[in-house]
Amino acid sequence: MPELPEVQTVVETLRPYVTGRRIVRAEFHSRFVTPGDRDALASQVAGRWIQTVRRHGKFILMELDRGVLAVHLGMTGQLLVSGQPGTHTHGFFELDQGVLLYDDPRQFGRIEFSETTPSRVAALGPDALAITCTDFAARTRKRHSRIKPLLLNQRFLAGLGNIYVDEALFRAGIHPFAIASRLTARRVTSLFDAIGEVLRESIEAGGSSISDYVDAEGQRGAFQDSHRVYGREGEACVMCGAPVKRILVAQRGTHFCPRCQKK
DNA sequence: CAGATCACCTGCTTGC
DNA sequence: TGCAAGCAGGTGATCT
Repeated sequence: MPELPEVQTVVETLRPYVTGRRIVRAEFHSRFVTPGDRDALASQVAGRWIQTVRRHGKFILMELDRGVLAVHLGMTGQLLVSGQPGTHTHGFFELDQGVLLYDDPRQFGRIEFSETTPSRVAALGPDALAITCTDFAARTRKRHSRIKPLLLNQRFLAGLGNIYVDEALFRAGIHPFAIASRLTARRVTSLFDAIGEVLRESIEAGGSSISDYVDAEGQRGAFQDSHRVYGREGEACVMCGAPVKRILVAQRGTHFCPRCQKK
């Protein structure tokens, strides 16, 4: 589910409930979501205060009075500020006021505690909403790879996933197979603008809910109704009317308009 | 460095 | 109806 806009929406809805709260007790139940010693992890976070909640790329970072708790939602992870633990609840936090649940049917998400910045977060490229156009252009010029897999690469740029890459490339009129280093400066700028636009519009709509995604209060987003190519295979392109095509790029379903998007 | 393939999981949809 | 295959918003390891 979750790409930058969904994670940002979770962070924003989570903040008022957890900022300044103390973790009284924690439990972890999945050897996938929390690899390693789960009881040790529970002991490490118990008694700690949550000072701030922020985001880098798709990571939710809860800064504690000592250390940081990093949460990645994977494909189906949910952080919820209310509800009952169920079969897919793999993390449970009892706070001094309220609770925090981590649900994740597919268990591709991760919860990890670290004294400093977690290595997975340190390895990320600049956040897609924080990078400047100049920096984005400089990085893009250096890479001789297809633009779609490059934009999915979190070490290159952090935050985009399959939906927003397809949507940004459509808005910029760029084919997913276009070679990054060969894009004209003008097209790179237009791609930068398209990325910022689509991410901001989606955050404004509370993210995209295809099937699982909900924010920390359990509310679905609405941006799926504004997708122009993602999930619209065979439908008419909103710009030219040609049928939207779906192909595989880097093993990911890729939606684009063969008439509007050029290599 | 770039790309392909596979793997990690569950659950829903599709097609026979 | 039943069952297998295919698909899903993500990432990382390994091999060419």
